[in-house]
Amino acid sequence: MSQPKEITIYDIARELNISATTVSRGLKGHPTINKNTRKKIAEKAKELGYTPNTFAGSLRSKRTNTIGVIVPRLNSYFMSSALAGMEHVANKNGYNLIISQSLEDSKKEIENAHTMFNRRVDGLIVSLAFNTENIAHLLPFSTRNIPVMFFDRVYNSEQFTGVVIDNFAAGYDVTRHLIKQGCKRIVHLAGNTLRNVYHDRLEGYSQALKDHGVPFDPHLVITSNLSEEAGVETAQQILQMPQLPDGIFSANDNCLVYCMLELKKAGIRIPEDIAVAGFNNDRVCQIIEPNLTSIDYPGYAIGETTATHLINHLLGHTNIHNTNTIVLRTELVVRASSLKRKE
Amino acid sequence: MSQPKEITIYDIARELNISATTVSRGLKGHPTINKNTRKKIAEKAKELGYTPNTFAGSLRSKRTNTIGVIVPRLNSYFMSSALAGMEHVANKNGYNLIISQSLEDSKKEIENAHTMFNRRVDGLIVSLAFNTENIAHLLPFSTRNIPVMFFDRVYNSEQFTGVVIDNFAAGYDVTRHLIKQGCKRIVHLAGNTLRNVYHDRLEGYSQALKDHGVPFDPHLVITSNLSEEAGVETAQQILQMPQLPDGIFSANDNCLVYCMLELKKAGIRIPEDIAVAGFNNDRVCQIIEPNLTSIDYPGYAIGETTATHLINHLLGHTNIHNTNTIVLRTELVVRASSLKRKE
DNA sequence: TTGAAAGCGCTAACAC
DNA sequence: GTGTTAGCGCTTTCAA
Repeated sequence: MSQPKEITIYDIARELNISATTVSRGLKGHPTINKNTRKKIAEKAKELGYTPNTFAGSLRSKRTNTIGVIVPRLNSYFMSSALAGMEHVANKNGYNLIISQSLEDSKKEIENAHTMFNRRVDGLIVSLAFNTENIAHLLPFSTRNIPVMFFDRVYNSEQFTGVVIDNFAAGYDVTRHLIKQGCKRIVHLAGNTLRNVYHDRLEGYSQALKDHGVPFDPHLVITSNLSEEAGVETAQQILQMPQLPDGIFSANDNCLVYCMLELKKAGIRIPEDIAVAGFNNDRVCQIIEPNLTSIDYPGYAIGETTATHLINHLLGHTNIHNTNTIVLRTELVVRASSLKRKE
Repeated sequence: MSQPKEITIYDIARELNISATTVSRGLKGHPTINKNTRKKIAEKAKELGYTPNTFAGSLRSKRTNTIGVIVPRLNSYFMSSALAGMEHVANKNGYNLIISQSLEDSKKEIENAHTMFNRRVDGLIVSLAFNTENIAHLLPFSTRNIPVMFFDRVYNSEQFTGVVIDNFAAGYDVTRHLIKQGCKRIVHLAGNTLRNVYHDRLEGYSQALKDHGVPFDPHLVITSNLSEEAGVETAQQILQMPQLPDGIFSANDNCLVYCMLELKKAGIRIPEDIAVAGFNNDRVCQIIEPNLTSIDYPGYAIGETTATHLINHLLGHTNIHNTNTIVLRTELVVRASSLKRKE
């Protein structure tokens, strides 16, 4: 069980009769070190099986090459794509990701933020939990000049940069599309409006109704956590409405898909009876029948963009504090689920 | 831009006129420290805004409370579920996860393993890339007594523990089920048989055929990377067979779903013309029509189990080296896609 | 182009 | 219960 002693730069230094400083520099490819010396160091390091100890370096240099990521959950299509994008960029630049999930719980998010702080991450990427009301837990990072970036679920704040899509415009587009298909009573499946994404989608929905002379009926806005179960329940709720709606715009695909299945079971025809459209362009959109109209929400790209900006800031290439928000392009992908009229 | 100086235990010690050691112990809740002193330390720490520096401690104590995870990709339903399970267990026990993806490339997997080693993770969890042929890159971990665990895509080795399902049995069950439905020509969509999971599923398929007097026809085994594109291509390949098969057993759902869509487009009726069954019990199984028969493969549970065992070992509660393999239960979930006969 | 010295913040070992 | 001492492995001055 006893650990074989760790090989350090001192071991290399001793064997080569040079100083540890030189070894350190040699291994780092410092330009002032003689080529020959550098080669000898590299060889000896290999011979002795030397492996650098990241910690020791971090302790001294105060850089950890680590980026903390806090997300609500990591097992959704959108989120795992975003993380994949971040990991790709990070890895390419010599950074590692410490990933933790808040499980949609603000308390856990706060704890996780502390952990990240204690681990002295070089930067932090956050997508907020459903119920996070303020960002006091992120202020210590600002104080220490550790950059924090939001993505997707951002907090409206001057001091942090966020990567988002234009949720208002997207919500508007979907709703307008449904109206153009002849829908007059459009249900909106909304999420917690504390979060920008759901708030803005709802606003876009309302505005589109208004602009097209369709009255806004608060009974048609069904708020939930947008889970699969919520999808089923929502369907039951819809089926019990005195007058059935003729359209549904859901703030995510996942919930809508389960809602659709339930509606179909009840004999509702989609899109003839109810035209539906979702949000995210999840993979299921192309699998469910009828194929689902949705807003393409590029998770991987959002992850890449967020990580790229953060790392560029860390490397001093750009300054993130000049940027308040980065808005990525989205697209309404029209499929059969919403096509009442041939276009 | 200048960093405010870091508050250390020395600052607390000085203000309280006690030693740094006492502060360290106090903060850790060491039992030998006077309750009163402990309280004073906690208060002062809070007052000064002290935050422990994980590194410094790690450097000394040689424990990092970090677990490295290397997976092929992190954006699949199975994988993100597994990671979610691991993160949950880890977080609960005060560990953090450093996650990286090999992108199915052995070279990158090796690099990632080095990084994890340099970061001095306390333990490592790996699911192998498609083309990894040996595990030389993991041996340094053994040498240093850093536990390594595999999950899903394991390596057959005496020295490492793996968490898997019985892929042979599962493959056997699916195939038998198709045979019982009257299938005589069953295509198998196989993955790279270098990986245990695909190898064993194929073996199970073969054995089931043999046991039930159905001849094994190598032309019916189509090997690919099981991607979505491969699904489409496979469908085309099937459609061009001189004699159509009457069953398909795919080594994953994802590929099969795209294959199904393509077959349906060509007018093939499922299950009447071809009965199909997949593997993983992805969420799409309940969404595609007809609903897909599959093997329930509990990603979250596998993640939890793997992390739990690793952490129990790290905490000295159990010794992982006594366990070679942990096999989780799976279940054949029969749905409409394979039901030629009413059962 | 190289080296000596100091110290990052913490904890283990031992002493009292 | 508490303190002293030393040192984890590295990098950063500063000096040569």
